[in-house]
Amino acid sequence: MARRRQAVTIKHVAADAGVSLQTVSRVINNEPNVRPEMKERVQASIDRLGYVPSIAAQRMSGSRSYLILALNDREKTVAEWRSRSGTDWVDQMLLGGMLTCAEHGYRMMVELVDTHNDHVERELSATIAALQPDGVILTPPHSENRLITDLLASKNIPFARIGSLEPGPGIRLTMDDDHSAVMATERLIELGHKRIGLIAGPKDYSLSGWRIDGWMRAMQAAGFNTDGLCARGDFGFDSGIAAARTLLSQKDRPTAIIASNDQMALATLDVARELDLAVPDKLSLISFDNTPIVRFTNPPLTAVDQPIAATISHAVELLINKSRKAIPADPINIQGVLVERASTAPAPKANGG
Amino acid sequence: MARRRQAVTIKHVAADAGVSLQTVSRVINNEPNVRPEMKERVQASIDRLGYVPSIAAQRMSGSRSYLILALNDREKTVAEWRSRSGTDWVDQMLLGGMLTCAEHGYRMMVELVDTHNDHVERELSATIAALQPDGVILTPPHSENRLITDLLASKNIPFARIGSLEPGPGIRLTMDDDHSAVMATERLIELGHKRIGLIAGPKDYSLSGWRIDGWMRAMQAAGFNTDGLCARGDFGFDSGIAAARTLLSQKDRPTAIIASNDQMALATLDVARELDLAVPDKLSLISFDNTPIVRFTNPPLTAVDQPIAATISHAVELLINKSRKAIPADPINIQGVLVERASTAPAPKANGG
DNA sequence: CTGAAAGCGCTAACAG
DNA sequence: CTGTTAGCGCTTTCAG
Repeated sequence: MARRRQAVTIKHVAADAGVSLQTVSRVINNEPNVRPEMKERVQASIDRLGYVPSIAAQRMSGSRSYLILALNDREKTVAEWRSRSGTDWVDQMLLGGMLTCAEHGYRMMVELVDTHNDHVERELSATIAALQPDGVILTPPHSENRLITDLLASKNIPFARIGSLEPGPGIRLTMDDDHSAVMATERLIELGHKRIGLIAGPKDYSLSGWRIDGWMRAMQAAGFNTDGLCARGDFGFDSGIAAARTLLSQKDRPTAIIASNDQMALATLDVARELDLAVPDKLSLISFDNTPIVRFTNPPLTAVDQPIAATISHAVELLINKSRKAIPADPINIQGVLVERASTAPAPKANGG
Repeated sequence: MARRRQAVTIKHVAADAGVSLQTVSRVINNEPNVRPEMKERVQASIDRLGYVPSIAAQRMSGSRSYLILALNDREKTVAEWRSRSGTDWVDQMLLGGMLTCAEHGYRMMVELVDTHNDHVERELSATIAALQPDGVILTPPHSENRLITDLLASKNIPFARIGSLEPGPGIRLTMDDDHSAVMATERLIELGHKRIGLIAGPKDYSLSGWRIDGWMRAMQAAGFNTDGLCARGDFGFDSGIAAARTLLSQKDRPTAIIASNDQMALATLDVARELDLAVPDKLSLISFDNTPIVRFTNPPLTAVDQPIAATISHAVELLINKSRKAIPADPINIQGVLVERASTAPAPKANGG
């Protein structure tokens, strides 16, 4: 294949405009110290020649790479893609991330990294050496992986930690899971439910704990007991089956359940059917995530929408600006909303179905 | 922000191994003319120092960028993401594309481009100048946009056209839509259906036509009439409603319908409910795409699975090898499979329901 | 088979 | 405010 070289370079523009390379460079980078008329002349040449700076060359000479890297857990992501589970986490990341990047002349690139791998550091170092991103977005469980955060910090690369409140370097953003759990719980209480169960997520996700906290606080504020009403899952369907069975096979079983993600809510739906518990008449169900599939289940699920796109978009903005401005020290919380569908209803009158 | 420079460069490796830069470069690129023992010594230094070549520098000096660009239609993609419609086309592209790229040390980057825009050329030129990809993957409707294919051809950038059989430059790959349509039609014929309707896709997608062809051939082979059994949609839900109504409001209405994508199948399901036509007892339904949501509809839909991941993966392989080997002149067809679920059943005995 | 020299396109640092 | 001078890290010549 013929060697492809830049068609029109800064040299051509400089020659065309009759100025030095440096002046052109200044115009490209919107730097001060260029007379308006100069700037205009250069810009005209740029437009006429259709010049676009080579990112490779810019990166080479120590400037920005205009690249934001979004790191996702390889195993989990690939498994979800393969099973076509309907999780649109990556799509929402792209929606928020790509578009916001584009507004600033940046690009977003998705990378998959194994968290549970002793090579994380080597793997990530290699990616960074090869790509030289200007910023990195860490999603759970990477957000709290010290190996990763320390590496990034030591290399002086700005990064955002989604879904983490742990102190340490990096910009912290959450989707306010605590508040979301409170919101879901309070809505159920409003509907007259007293025994509200929670299927929590795995412990290695901080947000699992925050959701428990929110649920528990709302329950206690209403004066309700929470004993035996919290079961753990791992965000997988099978774990949801087990957790739902645990909760629903009790004598004084819950009349409502909040599942920490859609897959576990789906599982709960199956268990309810198995136990002949009509949803929502006998059992109300609220899910987290609000992925596309929950509109098609039977009944469609009431769910807490996770503002993934908005959160990633915000992270990108901060990362890009960070080179210029200060780092926000406090975590940023982006709140989700509760989308009501047909899986929630007033609590059944008697509990002895 | 401090200027980040490559931590360990080819120089360090050369010094460490006691050889020239050039030799290291040869080892990195797996070039001939290096004595095995030399190669080994250099490789040892590379491993010890954890050296990874800077892609920017490689690209700069006229080598590859190790980047494959996947171009999707902006408007459609963003709309699908925003509406959270459950289409996992992009995810499947990433699944096939990213993983295969990774195997070869490449990366895949998704870009959104407006087809229906007079700036396509400028927009795309800019992207190419900035990114310098080693290959481009075009998805419909870009695959048949002459502005785009000509531009790529003129810049001498290898590219793949997914879902296009039109002659011209670029590697052509399809998911064998004709065969898929035949498969779906024959299955319905096997089930005793004689009046099988088709909701076709829009004309600006070649594959819409191929699906019509396959359906028509299968129908004719069985000796069935196709008059009034084909309605057009635009892949959108609303257009599916209209098309389904057209087909189902006839006197001698079809007992089975094949919809050219999931959204239109969903619409057909709604229309059937509206007309009190039980699926699959009164009406069988087969969909194209097999996106995650069709497992959750009521009933779950029988669907033709589109091997997106496999197709993109194949495209990537060809693109990467193209720099070395020959271009496949003939189109490559990757066949999908029919996934049977609960929306298909034997044709009803009498048609006067 | 190996090495030295000459850039790739751009920006930083320093002069004017 | 503008231009000049050095590189960035790597690969391509072209000599040994």
